[in-house]
Amino acid sequence: MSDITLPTPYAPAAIEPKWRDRWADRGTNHAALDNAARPFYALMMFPYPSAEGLHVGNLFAFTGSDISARFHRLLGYDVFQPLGYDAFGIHSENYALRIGAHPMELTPKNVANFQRQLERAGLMVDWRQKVDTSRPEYYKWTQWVFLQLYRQGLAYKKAAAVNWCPSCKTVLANEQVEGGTCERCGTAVEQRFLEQWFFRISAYAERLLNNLEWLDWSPITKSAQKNWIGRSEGAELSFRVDGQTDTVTVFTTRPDTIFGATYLVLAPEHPLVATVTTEAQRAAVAGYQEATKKQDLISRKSTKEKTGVFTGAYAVNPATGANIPIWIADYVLMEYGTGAIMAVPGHDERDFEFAQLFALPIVRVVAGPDDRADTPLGEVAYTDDAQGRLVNSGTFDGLPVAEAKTAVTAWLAAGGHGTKVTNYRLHDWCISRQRYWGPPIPIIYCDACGTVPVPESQLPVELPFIPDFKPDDSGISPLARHEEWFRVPCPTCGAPARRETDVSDTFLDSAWYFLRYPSATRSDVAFDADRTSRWLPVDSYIGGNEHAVLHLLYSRFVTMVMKDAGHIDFEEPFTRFRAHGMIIREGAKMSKSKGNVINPDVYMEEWGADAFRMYLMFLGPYEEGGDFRDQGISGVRRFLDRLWASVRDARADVPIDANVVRQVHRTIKKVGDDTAGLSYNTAIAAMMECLNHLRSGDRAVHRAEVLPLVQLVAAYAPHFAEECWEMLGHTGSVFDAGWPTFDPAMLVDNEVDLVVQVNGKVRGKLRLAADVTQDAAMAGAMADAGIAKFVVGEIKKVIFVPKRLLNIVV
RNA sequence: ACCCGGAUGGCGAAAUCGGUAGACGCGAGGGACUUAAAAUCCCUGGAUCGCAAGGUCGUGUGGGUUCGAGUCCCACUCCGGGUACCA
Repeated sequence: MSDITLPTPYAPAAIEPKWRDRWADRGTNHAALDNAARPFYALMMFPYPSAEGLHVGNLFAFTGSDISARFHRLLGYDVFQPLGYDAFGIHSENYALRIGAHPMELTPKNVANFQRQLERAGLMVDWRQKVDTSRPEYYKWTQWVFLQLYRQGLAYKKAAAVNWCPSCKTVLANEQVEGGTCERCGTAVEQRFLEQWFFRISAYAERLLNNLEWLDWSPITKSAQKNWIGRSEGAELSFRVDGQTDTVTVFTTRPDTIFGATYLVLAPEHPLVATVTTEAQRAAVAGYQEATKKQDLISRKSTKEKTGVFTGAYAVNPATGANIPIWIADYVLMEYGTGAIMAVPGHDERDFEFAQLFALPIVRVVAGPDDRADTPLGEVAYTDDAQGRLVNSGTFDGLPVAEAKTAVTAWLAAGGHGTKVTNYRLHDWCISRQRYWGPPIPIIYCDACGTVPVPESQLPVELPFIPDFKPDDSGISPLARHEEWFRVPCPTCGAPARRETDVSDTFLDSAWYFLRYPSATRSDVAFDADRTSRWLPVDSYIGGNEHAVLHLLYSRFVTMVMKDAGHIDFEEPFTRFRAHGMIIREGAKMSKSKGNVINPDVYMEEWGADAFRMYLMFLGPYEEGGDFRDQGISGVRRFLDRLWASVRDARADVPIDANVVRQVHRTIKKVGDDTAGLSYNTAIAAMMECLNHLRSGDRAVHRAEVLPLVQLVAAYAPHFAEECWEMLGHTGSVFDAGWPTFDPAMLVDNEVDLVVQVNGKVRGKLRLAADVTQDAAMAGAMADAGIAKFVVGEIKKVIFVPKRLLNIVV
């Protein structure tokens, strides 16, 4: 028998389960929730557990977040990294409808599958604190959150338009409407008015906007929120209706152009339409209103062709005293501003188009630098407010637009015609869903007592199991078909009463989940005061920018409300937020219809979870995403194989190479900096480069050379690093071993390659001492024949950048 | 239409401050070791002219600033994402 034993190869299939079991047994990933000294809350956006299973995009996001969490742990923080499932909502419900299953049975299966896949990825998640938004233990507190808003007067009910498919006989979310038709049957979608619950997020617009100033968030996310909140300063101006007592109030950001307002436009739904319309125009106006109502909300906003009808009425322009016609048109939206505008066709593109179509007068009241007061406007409106000056505007002639805005507003205000107003694009949050798969809104209607909130002691209002959860033609929730559920005694007077049958929006489930995690096992409170103050606000939140607006804005709003209600002492939930990029394949978004979806299981099986994690991080900058290629993964796997072999074969009785040690110290610095900045791809490249040095020429590797590399790779390839750490003779987890330190003295070079340019062109390189003087460098350059031959004629100038270059200009 | 990103070898990418463009990896070619293969190690690798030394060109396009531009400024093209009649 041979006494040669083959070296053990890296075998992820064996070591990955071994370490996952050990982590679970030892509670390695559990945070000390009640007594952590240096708490660090690392949060990632929780997934919707789809039936298709974990998407490679999910794993890309989670891995990046996990690396950041593990890195902080190595730096010495007590890291709490929870994860859970956003399991309620229309996605799950529609999928269940499509395959003829029930969401209450389907969801647990999907969650179990996700759980299996996620555990395999080796995330440092404290699974004790897992949440599932569709479980009564969780949504009891979602309902409690609703009640907190209700108590503060921030939840109210009003009639609002919804998309309605007359064929499917159901309410559709905006995302289910494609080009004005139902995504399922293709029927043209209409709008219906239904009583719905709203949250008064608009009251928080200013605060939501102002706090963006100091939040440490990805700039793209901040700008998306800023645009969404859409603050605009302007004025509300009143126009008296000629011959009537009514006045029309309009909102405008260009009060300076009032002398050019040649007509008014009301939204078709505007309440004044009924009173101002003349007898002669009544039929035309009613017809137009009817036609508008038939259109869905989306197509109304995307059709650019202007339409409208004259009401027959006139209003008085307070600046000019002229009578101007009042029209209705669907390009004016009831939900923004006052639902009415003053039209200034000379200086607004939409008004210009409308005025041309209906032959309404177009007047110039702003002139550009090259225009005179009587220069015709031509084919387009003049909208430049940076360079324009007023003309044809009485005493305001000559004023620049910015000054005129203030001056005109003050003048109109003095005459009782208007006030300065700030408007927001942000509208109140409609949380009602006439659907089944969500938390019932905890409200009871009593004929005697009116709207009664469900007492907290009676929470949760459990979602009943009903087989027929499909929405029907009534336009009200499926729960309304179940009398045994919705008929309840009034909590106040005991008389027969009815439950609210709408469920709340999925976005409410996710607007407070970060508050729940540390207290997930508590059944007596939504969130424990001590734990919350210890762990929140979240130190690092990582997620997709598709949630830049809704989820992140709603979470901020709910947090502010919780603070105002006295439940917490901070008002911003996420101190730091970073948006990751998207994984595409062959230049296209991954989707089932394109057949380019990656199943992570297959790759983890073939290459190991660690290699797969590392490959996802290596394929491009984390904050930009990248293109998934099958071949690329072999490179990181080879790196792990080689690092493995180096650890396995490392010795303590071979010389340590000073240059290798320098390289290791540089790599510690670079990987630390890059990991902190989420530059995972370059951190991995640096580790590869270092290993190449370490092994170059098949040299014997010293234990001390390779040991820090195991610590550096740990956040990226956790199972792998644990096994290597054990091979190096340690018994504890590598994640409790800390982050290696580097010696700053090791980072500086004594000698550098100085680039020598002549007239900006590289002509040579000199190996010189780092602190060489310009004169010495110059002497060195002139001594080099290859450089000197380009230095012909008089030397006009010499640029010397120490340690970098010498440029000789002749 | 508007607001954000982005465009660099055959491919994914790097270049943190205006200072050697292409690190690292994939794919490709060649070599060493091996009976052979795998693994490992070494070498080549933007284009073009040249036997070579070496030259010239080169970061989407066109201008500009600078001793020097992938990086800054102006104008534009294309691609991706978001918002969309917001007054």
